[in-house]
Amino acid sequence: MKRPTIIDVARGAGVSKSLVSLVMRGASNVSDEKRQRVMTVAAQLGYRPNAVARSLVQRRTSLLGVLLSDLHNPFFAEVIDGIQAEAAAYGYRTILGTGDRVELTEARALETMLELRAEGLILASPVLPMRTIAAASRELPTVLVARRSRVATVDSVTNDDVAGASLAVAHLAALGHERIAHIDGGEGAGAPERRRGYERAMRKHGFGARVRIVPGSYTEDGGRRGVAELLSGEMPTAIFAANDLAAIGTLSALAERDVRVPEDVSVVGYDNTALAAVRLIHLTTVDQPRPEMGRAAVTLLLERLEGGRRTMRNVLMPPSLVVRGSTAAPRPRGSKRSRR
Amino acid sequence: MKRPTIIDVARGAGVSKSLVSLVMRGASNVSDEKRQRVMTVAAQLGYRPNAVARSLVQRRTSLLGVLLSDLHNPFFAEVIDGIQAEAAAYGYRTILGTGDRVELTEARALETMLELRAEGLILASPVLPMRTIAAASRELPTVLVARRSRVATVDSVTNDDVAGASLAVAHLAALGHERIAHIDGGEGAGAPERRRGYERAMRKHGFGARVRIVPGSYTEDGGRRGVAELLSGEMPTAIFAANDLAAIGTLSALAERDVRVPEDVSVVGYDNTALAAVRLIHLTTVDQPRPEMGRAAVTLLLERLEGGRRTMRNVLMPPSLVVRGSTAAPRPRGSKRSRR
DNA sequence: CGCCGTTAGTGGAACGTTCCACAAAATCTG
DNA sequence: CAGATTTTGTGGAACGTTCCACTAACGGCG
Repeated sequence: MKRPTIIDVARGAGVSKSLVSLVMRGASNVSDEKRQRVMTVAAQLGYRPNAVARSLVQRRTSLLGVLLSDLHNPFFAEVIDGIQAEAAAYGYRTILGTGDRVELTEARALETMLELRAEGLILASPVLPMRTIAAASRELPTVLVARRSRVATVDSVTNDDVAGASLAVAHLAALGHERIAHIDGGEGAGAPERRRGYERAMRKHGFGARVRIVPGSYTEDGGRRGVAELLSGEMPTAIFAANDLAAIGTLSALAERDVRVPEDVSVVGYDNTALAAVRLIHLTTVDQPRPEMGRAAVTLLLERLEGGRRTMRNVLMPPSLVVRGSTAAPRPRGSKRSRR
Repeated sequence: MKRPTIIDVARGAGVSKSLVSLVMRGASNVSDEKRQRVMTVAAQLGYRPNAVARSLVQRRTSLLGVLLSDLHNPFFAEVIDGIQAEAAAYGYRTILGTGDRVELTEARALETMLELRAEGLILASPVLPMRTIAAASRELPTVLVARRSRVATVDSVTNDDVAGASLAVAHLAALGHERIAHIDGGEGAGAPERRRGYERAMRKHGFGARVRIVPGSYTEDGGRRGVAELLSGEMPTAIFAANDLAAIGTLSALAERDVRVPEDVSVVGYDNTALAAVRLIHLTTVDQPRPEMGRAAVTLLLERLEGGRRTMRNVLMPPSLVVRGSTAAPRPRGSKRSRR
């Protein structure tokens, strides 16, 4: 039950293989009669062009390799939506690989893509060392998503974490909050920028003296620990957590202590994950334009691939605020904190 | 800056291309001296075998195509973990495609995999019509994950929804619940089986007369609507929702009505998504062995690919119960329901 | 020392396409 | 209606590997 080749079709239709090739690719200058004949024979035989052979002779695969550090992070699902849409629009296909945040696994996935002769590479928040990435970028255009590039051959698309943090602080300030604390994200990607953005915004609103940062991480537990730490001092009226997961940890730690949200304390997260939208959580948070980031990544690739660009570009996407139920105006000064 | 080929390496090392090929594939009968020479030249040139050319001549790609209906569903992330681990163990690589639950997009992704000459196909909960799937299965081994197959050429791996529903009911019954209602999943995959399992288990525990099923769906809103419906009759002491999302909708609808969980009502979900584990939600739920399902899918493929099996196999994986905080013994009969 | 069996290495065919230069047929042009 | 031009179609080379049949070299053995 061998697969039919272009030769089988040619024989069946009584034409040359070149003509079949032409028909399959939708060339214009072939007579309707032969086109018909080829098409019917192809359908009969169940012929399907062999992309492997085509890639070999054309010396191009039209394949974009997308390496995900971690499929479990829903963040990337939407980035990929954007990548696929844009890639398809330009006639590229994408192949996905994952690395589970393990360097060796990622390296193997990367190797696979190079052997498969992907024409461009999108690395979404990889744990791979920059050395490896730089090496890959010498073979094919490479763009980093959600990780900043410092190498001239590697582009990047990130969200403007500083601006996002400002958005969060500005929202809280507009509601009337002054004692706004930040539970930071430790070593997490973008965490230092978010911290910096928080500090800067606090100063800009004249709350420079109120800056209060407690250590945390991009996990539920990070949020919980942050709350524990905050309780050791004067409780703020609002908390800006480094990401949604930490914000949810914050929420649950507050609930355990009978602190009401948003009545007693307002909470803002970052990332706008699906979690944040769940009614039970209903978290005000900063959204990253994920599909647009995916599209931008493809655009950067195409600029190098087809436009011949050779200089580095780091695209910074503007985040936006999504207001839900976890933020409100602070209780008027001196009003009793009620327990439920 | 053309990519070096095997010929370039051969020339550089002063050997034949066949020898280079042998070395690259780690053949045993080649002298240490030449092996060394070839290796160094290859490294110098940055030579990397071209998988495209290799696939063409070998007439095999060692590629398994994995089509995800929807990347956003974290369920699949773990299935893929299993798939990749198992595939790698047997020397196969996986390429992922997604279809966003849109038939046309899925069909295109499928087409890509066929043209790329993937050797086996794993379709995770596709929306593709069975006709299309059956057609693909005539070209290469095909297995469905989380969707039952009724075609002899297509295998499947599903979780035993009937057993899972039984688990949920048994857990609640063991806690002392008798008035256990079910919010169903409508047309969702596995929903009819879960409903059936619920009914069967209720009868088995002698609660046949207490069976109460209200229509819902696999969404938060489905759960909310279910609760609204349940309120129109006598409130049950426990609710088994068709999946986690519906359970979370149930939770939030109950919270809005000041019904406490688990004190007043116990709630059980299905799927054990990441959502269920969030402290704030802390849902008792039925877990599907996702990575094992992925591994099983690969095994089924390999049985056909390398073992020559030609008969259909439908693998049914046993679910398990994960007890968290949303279930407890019912209030003793007649005790006042307290408001908080 | 001649023969044999093994080991190390080679050259060319093959994989299924596209590309290119060219040929044949059809159409136009004056 | 002859020549020029366009349209339609063709055969063979090429893509970068692996596979296969084969040879050369080498050591062992009687």
